[in-house]
Amino acid sequence: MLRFGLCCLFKDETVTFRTTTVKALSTIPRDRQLLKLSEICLHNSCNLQRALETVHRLGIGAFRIMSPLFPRMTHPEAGYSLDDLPDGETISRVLEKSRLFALQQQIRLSFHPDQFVVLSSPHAAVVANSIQELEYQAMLAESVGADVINIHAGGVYGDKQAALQRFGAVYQSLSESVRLRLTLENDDVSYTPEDLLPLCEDHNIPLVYDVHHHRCNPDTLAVEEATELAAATWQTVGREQYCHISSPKSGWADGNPKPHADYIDPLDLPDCWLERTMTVDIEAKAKELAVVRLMKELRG
DNA sequence: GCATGTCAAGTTGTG
DNA sequence: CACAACTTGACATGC
Repeated sequence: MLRFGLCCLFKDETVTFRTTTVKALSTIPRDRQLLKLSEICLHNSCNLQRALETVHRLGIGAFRIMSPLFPRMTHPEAGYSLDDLPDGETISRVLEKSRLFALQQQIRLSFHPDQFVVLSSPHAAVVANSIQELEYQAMLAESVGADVINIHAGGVYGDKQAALQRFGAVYQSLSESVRLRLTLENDDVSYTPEDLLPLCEDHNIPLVYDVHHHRCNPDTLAVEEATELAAATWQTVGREQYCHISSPKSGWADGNPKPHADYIDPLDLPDCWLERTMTVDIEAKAKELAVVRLMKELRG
């Protein structure tokens, strides 16, 4: 069975997530900062719970949680821990409620740290910040029961193999909480499935296969082959395969196919996926409307 | 009220 | 060399 996933946000539903900036925080004293952050984190925790209830109602089987659920938590100046927040205990209870709900309703949860998390960087400070961010997301993942923290391999710096080597070395140094969840995804600029598979196999890192990125940044593998080889990296660790799909905003014919369309063209969904058991995140601008429409089209 | 510029972080590719 | 694209809104500011 295919299980479809929604990424982070809703279009028509009333679920919202708040944030704040370091700049805004820097104008108020620490106690008011923590009060403000507490309100935002509580709001976001409650809306995570509402998000899970909503995807369950819509028949959606997976949800990607936005990285800044607790905004600026790892920032060197503005950073904080839940213990620092007036509503810290309430927030923890809400997260636990969400964990149980997701478990009960079998909603698979994931995280996707953004482009600033780069384990292959030659700059020690960049790697250190990336690790800190991964530790933060692993802490969150643990409290809500998310099994995937998915990242890209990062930059090339003129030598792909050297960069992948650095990635491997840093990977070995990560905490178990991060390593149990970390996955690698092929991107649309630098690293193809073929580039990543050896690294994945060496370290037992599951490969999240993004077929849209593969079509924008191809290698010698056909979609069917890449799907199979990626599936094997999940079988090794005894977990359900994870894939991503999107459709190009302005078609495949001309211009740049990378920007995402509002909805998924069912023709872009590989035929060889249909009979498989896996999670497929829908990366489409119309958010839950796109997931619901695709599921309806496949049934009809 | 509403419009608009801004927001922690990295890397690549384009103009 | 500067800047947009990744992905994307929500916030803060200013009219």
